[in-house]
Parts: sequence; structure tokens; C-alpha cells
Amino acid sequence: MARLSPDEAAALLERFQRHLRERRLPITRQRMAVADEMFRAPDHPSVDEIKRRLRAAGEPVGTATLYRTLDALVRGGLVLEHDFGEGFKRYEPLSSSSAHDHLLCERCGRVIEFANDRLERMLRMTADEQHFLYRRHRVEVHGTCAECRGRDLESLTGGRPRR
Amino acid sequence: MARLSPDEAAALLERFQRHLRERRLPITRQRMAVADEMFRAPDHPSVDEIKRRLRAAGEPVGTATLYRTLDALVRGGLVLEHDFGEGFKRYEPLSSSSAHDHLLCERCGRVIEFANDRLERMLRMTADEQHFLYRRHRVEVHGTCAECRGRDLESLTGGRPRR
DNA sequence: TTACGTGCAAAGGCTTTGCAGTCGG
DNA sequence: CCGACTGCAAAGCCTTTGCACGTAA
Repeated sequence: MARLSPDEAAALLERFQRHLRERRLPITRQRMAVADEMFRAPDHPSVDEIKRRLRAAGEPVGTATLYRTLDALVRGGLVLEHDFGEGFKRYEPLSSSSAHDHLLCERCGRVIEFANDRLERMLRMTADEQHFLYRRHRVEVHGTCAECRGRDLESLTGGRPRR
Repeated sequence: MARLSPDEAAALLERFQRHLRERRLPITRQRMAVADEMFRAPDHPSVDEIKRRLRAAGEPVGTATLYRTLDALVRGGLVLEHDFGEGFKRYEPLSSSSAHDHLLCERCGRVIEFANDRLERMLRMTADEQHFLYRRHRVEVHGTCAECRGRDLESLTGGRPRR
């Protein structure tokens, strides 16, 4: 669920090119670089992080172009946009695997994915009861990830021994 | 669930005063005005909306003070802060009634509350499975509210008759 | 009296927009 | 060649911060 396979990434890149061709839009070096970087992402990077990675990869892209290209990818249904309430947005390649929601570690910022279709069924039912037309949902669980829990425990027992 | 009863509002206002007194913090006209306005709110107003209401009520409050007071109310556990990904935050008085989540109408911006404890139990279990320590969750269902669905239907059948 | 609050205005962080120069098809 | 793109810089939004003045206790 984390990282797309090289095949999936290649397929998505091709889909993006087709998407652009169909609209008679130029296939530029920058657009390919951004899409490629996104399809390789094993995580949920912010715009800043994507910019950094592109620069590191020797394919620097201007901020405006980056935002515009991400927007195209999102509207094209190839990338998901998340707002976890951190004050900035995160982006995630749309994997072929099933939909999922997120566990967010308040300590280290880690984002962990989980799938649960009962959840969506339940939300659809709830919406129905209110005569509300379901379109999509957002579910986040905030707390502390396994690693940070372990670290906390360590600092209690393994740290400077008492007495 | 929507609007606090006058008694609840009064009780919360008193709690806020106690909160301030305990910390030896001044009980100012502005703080009371903001708290009072929040505890009367039947909805999930933005900072801008709260500011507008205070001005309309003849109790104008500066932006900085408003943000600082809301922050105090949130940290004091008297008001909930929401980020529905609209680019600004919304605030909601913490009612004595049980926790709830939200249906968000993409058409008119309306926010509808719903309660479902199975949901929280399910999320706690999911977190557990990942050895993740549950602290809180956020669940939103985005779609179209009953009113907007009705309006859409009208415009299809009741609008300018075809032919 | 004095510590804290208030409001204005400036600064900040993220994102969008305007525009001159550039490039894909 | 032409329409669309790119990148810089400026502008926009919402929120936070600095500071001189005001006020609750």
C-alpha cells in the first residue's frame, strides 16, 4: 500500500500523458518530472518536500508550476490531495489498491494508512439516514504511533536509571 | 445538539470565568463577549463570522484578541476547533451532549452533525491493531444536503418547462 | 500599582495570480 | 508559429506576533 510498483508508476505516468494529449496540452519536462516524483513517493509529501526532492533529483521546478501541475494531477484523478489540518496540504499517488484512511502520529508526524470498508458502508448509511447524498469521506485517527510509544517507554525505564 | 440551552450557555460562561480566576487572569469585557457569543452559536462559525456577530452585537473585538480568546477557550476545553479543509478554521461550543461528527454540504457549505458511537469503537479497534495509541478522531462526510438535493431536483422539473 | 490584555499594524506561512519570456506540437 | 507553459515576484488569505497604550484586580 505504501509505494507504487514500478509498473504501476509507469502506467500512471502514461495515463497522465494521455490525459494531457487528449486535451491538446503540452507534455513538458516539468510536468513529467513532477508526475514521476509523485508516482515514486512512498509517503504523503507536502509541496515543499516535493520541491526539495525534485531539486535533489536535478529537476528543479518553480513553485507556481509545481502547484499548477499538482492541481492537474488531482483533477485528473491520479493524485490525492489531503489536508490533515497542519496548515499545508499533502499529496499522495492514487494507488490501484483500495481506498484507505489515515492514522496520524501527533509525536513524529508519521502518516500510516489503513483500510476498512465497513467504515465507508457505515458512513454511507449514516448519510442516507439524513437524506444526505454521500460523495466522499475523510477519516483520520490522531494519536501516537507504535514507534513513538516505544520511545516513550524507553525514556521511562531505560533512560537515566533512578536512584 | 445544535444550539446550547440558555442554562448550558450560562454554565459554560461561568466555567470560563472560573478557569480565568484560577489562573489569576483578568476577566475582561472582550473575553466575556467572545465566550458569550460562542456559547450562543447554533452553528460552526469561522473567526470572520464571529467577528461580524460581535460587531453586530455592539461588542466589537480586535482580530488578535479574538484569536487569542478562542485559543484560550479551546485550550480550556470549552470550545472545539475544526479544520474542514476550507482554508480557515471553524469553532463550535462544546455541548454537554455526546461527541459527534459532521456531514458537509459541498453545495451550500452547511454543516450537519451526527452521532455514531459504533464509529469510534471501530476506529479505536483499528488503531489498536496497528499498535497505535488512539487519542481522537476526525470524521467528515462530504456530499449534498437534503435541501440542495431538493433544489437541484426542482431546477430539473420545475424550472423553465422544456419545449 | 502592576501584570496582563487589547488593538493596530506588520510579519508569517502557504497558495494563487499576473506577466514577460519560452517552448512544445 | 501560436497557444500554452514556466518562473519570478507580487498579491491573497488566514493567522500570529510586536509593541505602545489601557485596564482589571
